[in-house]
Amino acid sequence: MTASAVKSRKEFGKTLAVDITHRLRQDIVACRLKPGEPLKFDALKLAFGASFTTLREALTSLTADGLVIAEEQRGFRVAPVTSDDLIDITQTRILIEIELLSRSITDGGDDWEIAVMSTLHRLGRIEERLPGNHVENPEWQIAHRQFHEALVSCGRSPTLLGIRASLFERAERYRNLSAMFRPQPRDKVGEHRAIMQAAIARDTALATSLIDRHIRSTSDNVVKYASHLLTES
Amino acid sequence: MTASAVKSRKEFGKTLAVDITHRLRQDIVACRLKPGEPLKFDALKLAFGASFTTLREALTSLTADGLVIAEEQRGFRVAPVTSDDLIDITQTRILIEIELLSRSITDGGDDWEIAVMSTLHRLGRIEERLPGNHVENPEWQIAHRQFHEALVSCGRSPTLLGIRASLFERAERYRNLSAMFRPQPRDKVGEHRAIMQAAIARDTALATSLIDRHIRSTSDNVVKYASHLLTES
DNA sequence: GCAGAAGATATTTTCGAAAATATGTCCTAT
DNA sequence: ATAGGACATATTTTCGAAAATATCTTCTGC
Repeated sequence: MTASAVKSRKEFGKTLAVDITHRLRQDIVACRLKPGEPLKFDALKLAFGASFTTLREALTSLTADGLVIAEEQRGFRVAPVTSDDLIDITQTRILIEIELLSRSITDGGDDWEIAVMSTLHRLGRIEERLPGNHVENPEWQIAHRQFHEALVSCGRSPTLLGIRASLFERAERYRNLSAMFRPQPRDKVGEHRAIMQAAIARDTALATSLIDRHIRSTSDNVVKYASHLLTES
Repeated sequence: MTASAVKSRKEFGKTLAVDITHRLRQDIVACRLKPGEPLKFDALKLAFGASFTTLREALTSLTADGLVIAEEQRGFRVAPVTSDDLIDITQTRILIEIELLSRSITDGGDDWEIAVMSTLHRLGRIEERLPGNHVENPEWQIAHRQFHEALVSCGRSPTLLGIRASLFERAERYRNLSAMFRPQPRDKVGEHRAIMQAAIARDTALATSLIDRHIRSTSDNVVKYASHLLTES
């Protein structure tokens, strides 16, 4: 149990339970809490400084996100990472991301174009500043997430956007897993710019095909460099 | 607060919290707990015979399903029903249901065909037995859900199937809302049979187009007969 | 009469202890 | 030696009280 130490209380939400949910989520996505690891209450209490009940509520939330598995009467554990799960997430993401990107290309106005361009610009600046493997850097991760969020932000459906966000997080955990073992980062800069250009040019067919390849190749990379960490199949 | 009374403990799950989650879910979907209604702990304690903590865990679960809204520091309430939400759910369902049905038509074998036919047959028998408005009948609802589940059961993606199930429930709440005011049930029998036949005939284009219309017309029916209950817009 | 503070009440949120359940250990009978 | 049972330990799950926060009521000063 090498969770994030007890930090300043209530960083994220108004209630402690929401706060701890976020911190636990980050620890799981960053793989500080390892896939499959049992989440015992005694240890969590020590690490997060909260009571059984509050921790239970946080774990229940994360179960809904697919990051934690609850086994009734036998406690909780971090969701394992498997090939099947990675394939499932990847295919589902492609379906939903394409739908939302198409809608955004149709409906997005000036503000959308500006958001897409500026988030990509920020991402580029961060990549210049950080040499080598920036994928593990939290600043890069936030900027990366914000770029992809901007792309689909005019998808209009709160439900679909919520699902997308949840899947993005689950995928990010796999990315973090492979980042530990990847020798050199591939040219994501170019990929991102191409997607941006196709989107701004309102070329739906090209943009969606690029997003498809982008998501797929990210997943392939995980299989390539972290397959030894995936249990089952 | 006219929730289901204190029933036999642990009907659904091993733990009390899971059990209460299911019972609360049913009460919300059936509109025994009204949209927008505040869910106060004192009242819930009385109705379900559980403690603060256990109820809190149940409500947290349902928040993830979109059936309950949590307002930090100000408690929980049943998710309101709105036009925008209905449209959102409907469009998202169409996207996902079409994808899963297509996959099932491609991948489904003998077992799938048998499941589709037999669940439809059961649904028909129930409709014969129950004259008039059977939509509110729990037996019909279960059979109806099982038919639609059978149709998409070979979609292969646990994630997508989980999302689908959650959306189906949210939609069912709207159906129950309009059922209270609908004079006569429309010919769902014929619609369901047509979908079944197209699916078994492996006619993906026809089957998906029928499902699209089926979901859309269900939603239109809600707007037609229950629009006065939808807040906003 | 009314805005705003101050106090009283209602409600949610959090805690640690107690109950329920699972897991591990040791002993016995075959 | 080993399967099975009984006891002991570890862990989860549930509870009701206490703390924290919000909401309502009353009072004061203008």
